[in-house]
Amino acid sequence: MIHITLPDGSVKSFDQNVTPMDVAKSISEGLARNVISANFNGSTIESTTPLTTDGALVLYTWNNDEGKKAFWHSSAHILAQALEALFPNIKLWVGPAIENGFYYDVDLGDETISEKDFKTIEDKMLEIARGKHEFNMRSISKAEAVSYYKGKNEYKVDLIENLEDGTITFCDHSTFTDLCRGGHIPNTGIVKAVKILSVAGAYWKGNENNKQLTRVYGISFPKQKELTEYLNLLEEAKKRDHRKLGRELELFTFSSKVGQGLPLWLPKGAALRERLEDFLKKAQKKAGYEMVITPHIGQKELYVTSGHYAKYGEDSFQPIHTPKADEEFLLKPMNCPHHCEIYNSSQWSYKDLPKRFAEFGTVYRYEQSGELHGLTRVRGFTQDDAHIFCTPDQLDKEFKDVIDLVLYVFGSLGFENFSTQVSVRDPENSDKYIGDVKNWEKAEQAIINAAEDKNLDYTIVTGEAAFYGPKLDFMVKDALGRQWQLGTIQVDYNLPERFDLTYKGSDNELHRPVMIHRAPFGSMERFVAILLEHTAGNFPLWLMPQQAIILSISEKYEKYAEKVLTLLENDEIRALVDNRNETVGKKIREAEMKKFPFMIIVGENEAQENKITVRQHGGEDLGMIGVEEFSQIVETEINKTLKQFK
RNA sequence: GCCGAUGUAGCUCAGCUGGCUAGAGCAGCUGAUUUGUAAUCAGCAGGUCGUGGGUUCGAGUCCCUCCAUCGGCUCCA
Repeated sequence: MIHITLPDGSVKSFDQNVTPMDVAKSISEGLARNVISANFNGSTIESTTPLTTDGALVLYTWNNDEGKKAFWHSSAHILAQALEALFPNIKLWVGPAIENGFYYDVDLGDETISEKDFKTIEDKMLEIARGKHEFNMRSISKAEAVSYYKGKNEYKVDLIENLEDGTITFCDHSTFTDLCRGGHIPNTGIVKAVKILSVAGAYWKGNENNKQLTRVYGISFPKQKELTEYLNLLEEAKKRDHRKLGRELELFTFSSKVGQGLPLWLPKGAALRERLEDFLKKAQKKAGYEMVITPHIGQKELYVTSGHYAKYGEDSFQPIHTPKADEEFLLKPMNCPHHCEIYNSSQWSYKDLPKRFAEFGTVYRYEQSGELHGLTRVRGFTQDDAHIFCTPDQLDKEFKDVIDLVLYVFGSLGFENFSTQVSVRDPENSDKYIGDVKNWEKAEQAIINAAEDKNLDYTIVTGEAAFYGPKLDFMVKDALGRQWQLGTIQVDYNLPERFDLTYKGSDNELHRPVMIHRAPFGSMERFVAILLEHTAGNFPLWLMPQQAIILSISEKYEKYAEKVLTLLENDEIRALVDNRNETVGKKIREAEMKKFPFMIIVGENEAQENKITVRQHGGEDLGMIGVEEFSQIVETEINKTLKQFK
């Protein structure tokens, strides 16, 4: 007899070699039908793996992330089998589950897969699935595993050679065998719907010097209906694409004549951006920042000093030449070196610190053409940058204050679903970073302490640090679930060293300040893009370029409409009049599509009673009310999201 | 930069296996209509089919180059 502890704390006794599936059956038949895989004492196992000792068992179904993972990972096996059948010379690499679906990386030799082949692949996968083939794991020695793939698949051989003998398992289903760690569905039959989503190139082991393999992306579901729903969701997400909304709402555009990745802000977009800047400037003023302004170029020497040139020079920095042969300038890719020189323009005592220099600084970076993406990844953008120069003692408090500022910014814009990540260096890749190890350790610890203190739910990501220091990033997802870094706070001991920044301590000796780089928005471009996708263009009322539109029933009421407009303007409500010779229905339709938060209808009734009729975006009717009452409603609505900082 | 795909009017899209002056809806303009909560009616105008080259009697359609865009990879100060 063995004792199995279930997640609810109950303990059940079973004969030895009971399987998770048997345990599920002992609970209910319904559960047994839905069990996908399981976890025993912390490691993922199959639903058919016999249990030999006492332990804690968790059963996974489609409703758990782990269950989905097993489902999609198993689907990747089916995909691989289908691909093998369709492309006999194929070599498989790996096929994991991802957040939405799965992929398999394969080497197709001379052949290619394109969208035309998707249907054939899907049909083949479904044919395999219908065979209800069981997944069976078996242990295999390293030597046997190598000899299985030797001469046929150098990728798998490489993978096996890095594994420890005794831990290697193969997974079989139907006629297909794959090297695999486990975590599968009981049989292929529960996969009822599959969709191949895309093909892409992916470098072997993620290294661009390696051969590029073909990555086939797909998704699968236990029910056809769920696939349909997922595809609808993707369609809906496309409607929130900031590139589409940006055009529709006339916020920004691109021109191939100006160049790739160089956004042009239209009047409405510029107004929106200005509002965001004013909002942050106000909060920063309260937080003790001072605005500075620096030029868009700097001498090459500046970036040699900062270390940026050595790190990125050849690839991304194209020098600007002047009539003087030996003179070279660079477009600034960041503001920090300029701000260091501002710090250096005077002498500081510990009593003067911290100094907080802020600038909406426009920078230019030559991103690879394939990396550009709407407003989220561009070649010219404006950072809401600031650099804080402080004593080592002040670092902790300054860092936490910046976290407060970022949280204030996110709160005012309705970002609730963000995650935070502490990006630290990868100790095994130390040539990627500058500065000494002790300072890195200090800086990393300072960030983790601050994140802990502020109760941030953070994850630590190795190897994601900036080359000059670790950072705390605020990540937000776009409409399609892709993660983007918005706010960032970085600790830097290196630039103060390189620019020989000093302050006079209470001991009358010179000391080195610590520097914090920070940008709550990250960049105006990316922030507006993600904000668009989150709100679908329905920004918080305080941010809306136009808060209300006055729709006259007919041109006869133009005078009254103008009068209402004046009253609203007196109450600092941004509004405009639509007095065209069109039907009210049409005016409302257009105002809805342009996302006006309030539509104010004025006609004979309103003019007589000196009131307005208000319709909210989405259709809610607020009835006929006075202008003062409307102003109150607007103010209340604004105060819901826009609070004072501190 | 690499892999795959796309590019027809301001926008969304038709245009089958190459065959007369390239179509539609919306937007725009003109006129009529003076309108009460998501499209009033009629008319007009608008395109060297992303660019350059090639194949052909003939190219929006087939092939190649380049450009831009989209989905990934790599990168991301």
